[in-house]
Amino acid sequence: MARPKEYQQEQVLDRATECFWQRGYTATSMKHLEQATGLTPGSLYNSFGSKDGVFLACLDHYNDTVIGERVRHYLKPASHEYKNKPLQGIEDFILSAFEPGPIDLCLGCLMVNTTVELGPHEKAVRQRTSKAMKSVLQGIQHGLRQAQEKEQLDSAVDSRQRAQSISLMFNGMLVQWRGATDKRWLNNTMSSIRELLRSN
Amino acid sequence: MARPKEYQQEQVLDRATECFWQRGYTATSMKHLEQATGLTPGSLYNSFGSKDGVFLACLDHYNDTVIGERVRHYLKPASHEYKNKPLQGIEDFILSAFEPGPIDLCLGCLMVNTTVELGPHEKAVRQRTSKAMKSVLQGIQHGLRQAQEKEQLDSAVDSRQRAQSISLMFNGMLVQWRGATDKRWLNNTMSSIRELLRSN
DNA sequence: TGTGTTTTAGAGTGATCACTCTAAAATATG
DNA sequence: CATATTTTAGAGTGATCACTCTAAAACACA
Repeated sequence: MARPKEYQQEQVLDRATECFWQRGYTATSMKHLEQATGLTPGSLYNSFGSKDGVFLACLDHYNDTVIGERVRHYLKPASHEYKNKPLQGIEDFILSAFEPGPIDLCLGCLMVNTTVELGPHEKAVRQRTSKAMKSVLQGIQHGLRQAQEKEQLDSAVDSRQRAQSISLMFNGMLVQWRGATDKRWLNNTMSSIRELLRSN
Repeated sequence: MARPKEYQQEQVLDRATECFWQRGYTATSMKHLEQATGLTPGSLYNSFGSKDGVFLACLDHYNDTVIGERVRHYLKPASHEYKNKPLQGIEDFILSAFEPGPIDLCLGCLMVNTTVELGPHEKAVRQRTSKAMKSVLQGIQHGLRQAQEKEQLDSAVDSRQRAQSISLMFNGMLVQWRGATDKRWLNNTMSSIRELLRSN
């Protein structure tokens, strides 16, 4: 029928996402994306329509892979490793966001970064960022409820409220991390999280 | 001697700061700054040297006015209103960041926004953002210690650690606020802060 | 009023922005 | 092989980017 594509959508999205993750939406140019993905302008526009199109696809990709996988692995029941210690799951979920990535750079969270950079202006963006926030919040709440079922957490604790506190603190950590040069504070702040996980 | 300036540095900084606060560094163009301040390119470059120069001046201005004033008023001892209820001071300090400003827009905090947008790359920027974070953190810790002196807070509480938890949560709130369309969550999250302020 | 000094106005600079277009290249079909 | 269909390569588009420059304007002094 036709000439086949020379690239794999998955890889392209990975690389483009990394671009936006590092530099943010505005500071990322189409030239950056071309160089990172190895695609020519024609191919990029053929696939995604516009810079915004690439960006939205990256947000979805990030939601599906980075966030989705971490939520499933650390917070949701299918994960065997954490099935019997949901509180440890929450702790490791948070820690996993600060593990050194492929690049030696403080990337933080693409969704947090995007929320701050673009604010509430564009609806399509906001939908995706709030979807991400929601899935994290619900994942944490799910973990807390599991802990209550297993009597590892006082059942008097309002799991919804507590999840929000943890999630808020997590976002605060991601902000600090993004600007951090000294990484020693991580242990310090993690003990604050642990307090929230155990106390009533 | 010479022709006097037709503008006041203070006003110019106010307007320019508002620009960066709304749109962030990258998305703010010199044209935006010209229109907001009413200055011509020549005057802007004469005063600040470059876009970066304007930005750094705005960060300093923001530190001196917005943050400095709030810290002094709500958290530091000179403030009479809160002298005898430091915990209320902390609470109101946080609330004050979410009061509707001159524009009906979720601005969040310029320092948080900048930290997220620019990361740790530029030293001059990082110096200013971390100075701001530090002054807030120390202000909160100061409030907590005052509360302990007045026996309004259990003296067993590690004020440094607790201040960091609160500050972290505050930053998380600023992120959420920046992307929020629905403002109802504010009361909810404030009760999480209150928990952190009273509990041991 | 004349002179020296600084600020203003605003056109103009090359570079880069997101994006488009055309033609060659590459394959699945007949 | 011929044709239809799609993707590629990469030059080119006007708009906007940060920034510069020149000359007129506006004052403080003599």
